[in-house]
Amino acid sequence: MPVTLRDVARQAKVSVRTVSNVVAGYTHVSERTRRRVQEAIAELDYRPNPVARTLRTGRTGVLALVVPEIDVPYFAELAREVIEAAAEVGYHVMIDQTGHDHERERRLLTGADRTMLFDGVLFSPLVTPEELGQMEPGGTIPLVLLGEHDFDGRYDHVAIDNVRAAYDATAHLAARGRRRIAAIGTQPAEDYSTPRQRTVGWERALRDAGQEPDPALVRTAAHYSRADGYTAAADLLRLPEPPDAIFCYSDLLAMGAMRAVRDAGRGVPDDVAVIGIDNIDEGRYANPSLSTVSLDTPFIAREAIARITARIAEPDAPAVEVTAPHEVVVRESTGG
Amino acid sequence: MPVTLRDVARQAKVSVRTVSNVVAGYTHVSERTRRRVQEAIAELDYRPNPVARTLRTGRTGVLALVVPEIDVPYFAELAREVIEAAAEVGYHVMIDQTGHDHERERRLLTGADRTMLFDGVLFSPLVTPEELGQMEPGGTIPLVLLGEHDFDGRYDHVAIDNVRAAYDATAHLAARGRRRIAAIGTQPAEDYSTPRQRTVGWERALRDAGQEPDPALVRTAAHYSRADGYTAAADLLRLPEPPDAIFCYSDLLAMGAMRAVRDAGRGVPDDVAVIGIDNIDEGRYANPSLSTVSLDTPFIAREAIARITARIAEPDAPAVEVTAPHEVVVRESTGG
DNA sequence: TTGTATGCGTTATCAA
DNA sequence: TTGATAACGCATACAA
Repeated sequence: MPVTLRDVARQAKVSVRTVSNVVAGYTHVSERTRRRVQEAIAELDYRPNPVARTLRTGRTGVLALVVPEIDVPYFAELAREVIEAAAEVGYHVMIDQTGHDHERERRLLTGADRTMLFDGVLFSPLVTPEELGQMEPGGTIPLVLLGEHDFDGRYDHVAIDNVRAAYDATAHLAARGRRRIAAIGTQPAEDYSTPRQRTVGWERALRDAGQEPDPALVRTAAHYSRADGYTAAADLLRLPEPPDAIFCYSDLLAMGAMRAVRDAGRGVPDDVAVIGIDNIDEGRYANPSLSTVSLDTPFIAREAIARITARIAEPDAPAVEVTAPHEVVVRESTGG
Repeated sequence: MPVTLRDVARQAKVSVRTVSNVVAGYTHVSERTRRRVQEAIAELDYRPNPVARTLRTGRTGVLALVVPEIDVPYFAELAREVIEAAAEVGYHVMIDQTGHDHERERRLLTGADRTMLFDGVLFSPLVTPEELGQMEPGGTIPLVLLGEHDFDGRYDHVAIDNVRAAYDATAHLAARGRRRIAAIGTQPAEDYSTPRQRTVGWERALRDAGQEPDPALVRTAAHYSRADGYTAAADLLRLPEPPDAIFCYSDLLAMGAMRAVRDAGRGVPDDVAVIGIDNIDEGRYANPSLSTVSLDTPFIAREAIARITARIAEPDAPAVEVTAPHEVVVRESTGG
């Protein structure tokens, strides 16, 4: 038996219209009326029904954050920041996991599932921008992309300079005198753009350092997990000429890789240097501590919320792209 | 201009009632009518508006998962499982972080913020059950508690046997011959029950092993973070008679503690054995790998969803308490 | 089996 | 400044 506007109106002997005005903080209400209404609200413990409000206004106050897996530390840390930043501007956040499922990603994006359930979507995609472009994101729900870069400018976009980040990580290894620098994190299928860009950065840095990228030193990783990093690194170490350094496309891969190096009876960084990307807290406390490229998650979260609120306010404004800063964080795993 | 039931009805030349029946999968619809309606739906790309449906039915299809911090690996892993289990029964999950803020915890629980926004709440509380009892959880929103144990039976409850888990961890250290077993994870204020219970388990295990719990070997940790574990362990190691083993109330604390041991120039497990609770993936790959108590997150998630759906279906059924199984996982940090 | 009409609780339009 | 009332889109009681 919820208390409604009507109940409050009856109690305060005014119309629902007036109560609504008071609740909304509307200015044109006489002081006396306002007080009477507020007393009635308090007395009845009235709480506005957000669902009814949404039906009427078309706004839910909820944003969706779509990530592959919430328990990947990078995404968890990002989610935390996003939820906090959203709360500051009055939004709640619903988290959806795509779980590496293209079809699910498509459904979430087109909103086939949940029309009108959220006011905007923050989308950290696995698929290529091209594929995304074919998806015809649902109707016109405000959308901000996170993490991808080489996009055609149709959507708002908080980007990471993946090529540059990978370049910097690899260059750091080369500067430390490493000569056989492996890469872990390409994808089995060539349809993800983040790993492709990171591979480009790796290649460029090597060439700029006068080294030729060796395809035998590249390993795929389907899920950017510790387990995949372990497997890939273990494989690399069985080579006749094993690498003396490994650039991992994520810190999680790097954690697995470091473990594999130890299990192979070699040392990090003496035998094999390791560096990742993401700067997750785990790496700071690892043994040895993990060198990495820090991606400024707070910036990404803040900017994502700024973009989506702007987009919601002005659906037809031109798309904006911002790039999050990054920096190499040197720790023990590269002899730091 | 969204497509509504009425539009579909007009297109299919039937009433809205019939369209609604078809959408709901209602059986008493003639095959011919159904086909006509379905064609109209496809043609117009009709999508039911969940908000309107909610206003009408009073159900949102959304559950809230309330945790202290989503980027604590244990909660992230739990969230992942909860989201998946919820999806299987048609629920979406909204995550709220209380961030160690009692007031915020209270507000979320009483639903002062968001009446009617979700059908149920899965609540992993920091506060004591007693305090929770005084909170008068909002109206009668279905509520399932996660992780607490010594409750008065008013709420559904997926419990962890904290005393037993702590006992088992400590007993394992004692069985390995450790004689000065420290504990990290008590709280500055005595108002959280999980740490209190774990302290009880630690004490009991020591006494059963013929050792006297030494208060000088107990350290508080405000946030169960790596940083707090580090600080506490570093402090313990400066004692004139430092511990030869540390039981941490969470794996995250343990990760910090292990780092502190190394930074103090000592070794894990030779000088100091370390064990945690949670069995987060991070511990498996750590160096040394972390012994821990595994809490069966999938069980907790599955059971939480089962409890909340049952509660939603039958609000007045007696409260149910189930206890999640746990087991000690022995790895390198306690001598393998 | 299907159509008509009402109401969920709110905001917004139009008058007064 | 405030009141009466029509939507928002759906589900369902009641009729047919």
